[in-house]
Amino acid sequence: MKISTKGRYGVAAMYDLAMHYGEGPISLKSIAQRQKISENYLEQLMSTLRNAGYVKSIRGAQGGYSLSKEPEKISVGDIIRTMEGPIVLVDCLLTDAEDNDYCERAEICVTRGVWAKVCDSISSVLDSISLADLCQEEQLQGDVCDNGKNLF
Amino acid sequence: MKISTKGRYGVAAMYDLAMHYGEGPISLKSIAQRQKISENYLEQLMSTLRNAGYVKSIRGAQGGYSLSKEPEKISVGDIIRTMEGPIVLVDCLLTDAEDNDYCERAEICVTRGVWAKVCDSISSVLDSISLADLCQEEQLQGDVCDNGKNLF
DNA sequence: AGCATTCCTAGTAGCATAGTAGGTTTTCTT
DNA sequence: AAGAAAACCTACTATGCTACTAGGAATGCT
Repeated sequence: MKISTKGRYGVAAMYDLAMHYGEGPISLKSIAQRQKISENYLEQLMSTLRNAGYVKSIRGAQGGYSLSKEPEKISVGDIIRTMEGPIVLVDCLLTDAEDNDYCERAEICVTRGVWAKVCDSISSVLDSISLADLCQEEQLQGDVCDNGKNLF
Repeated sequence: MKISTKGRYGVAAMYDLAMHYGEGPISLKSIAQRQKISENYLEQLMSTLRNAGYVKSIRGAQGGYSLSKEPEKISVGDIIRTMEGPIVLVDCLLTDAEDNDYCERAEICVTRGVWAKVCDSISSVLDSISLADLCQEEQLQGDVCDNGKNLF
């Protein structure tokens, strides 16, 4: 149960863009350098985020990426779902709750309830944190690292 | 971000044992059949659970496995941690919080706080559900499957 | 003795992750 | 117009993990 680099790098890149919100296009190269991510790899991730509508890009010299909404309106959950797909710990949660195909064995239903609760919990945490929150956290901590203890 | 079959099968098998708690040793074969898990594979998982002290085994004919504690005293979190390792969504959370090696970049600290919050949330849900809770849920739902909606 | 059962070790196919590589197109600057 | 800087796109690949399979050894009930 790990978050992949897609998710982590996606959040890092979006956070980087949020920190430079309103400053015009930010080049992928500079994001990659600040966040220490492979440029080529990050390119693929940005493409995913662009297709999902969270960033817009400008081509050509002096081009780059910028958020397509305010940092307040993009949550970490939005980004994770875009990069890693739906937050479902087990595939059977993807099916409709009305679909009783999975109920041949009552046991599965029982454990299914556990995974559903965990997924809800994860989602609510991730959805409650916006890019703006992350930027504010950064300002609060100044140059002393608190490992995010101040987050809310 | 998925739970592996190790975790799922582990919980399913432990739930199975909990449903037969007090009935003497339960054979791996019968667990595998009820839970529809490969016998050989489940064997490896049971070995992990045995080493962790959650089940005890009796060898030879009429042997099998049984819980080594009451169902009330084993949580789903215990099982998941045994089968999948510590619940940390990113590796940097494994290091001591006092260890400031990871703080060269404040950005990492910021996102680190997010992952820490999510991990805490997952842990508290998983730790709050015992095998006994799962058994009770099973009884409540009878032969109608509610997909775990009654869970607490 | 015979059989059921746990225990142990070694393999393996398939898949996802985390990239690398290299070329094409667009657009700004000079 | 030339050149450079950037996004865009596609294909390839190494590595590691997952989810098994296979088969034999040890143990202990009947």
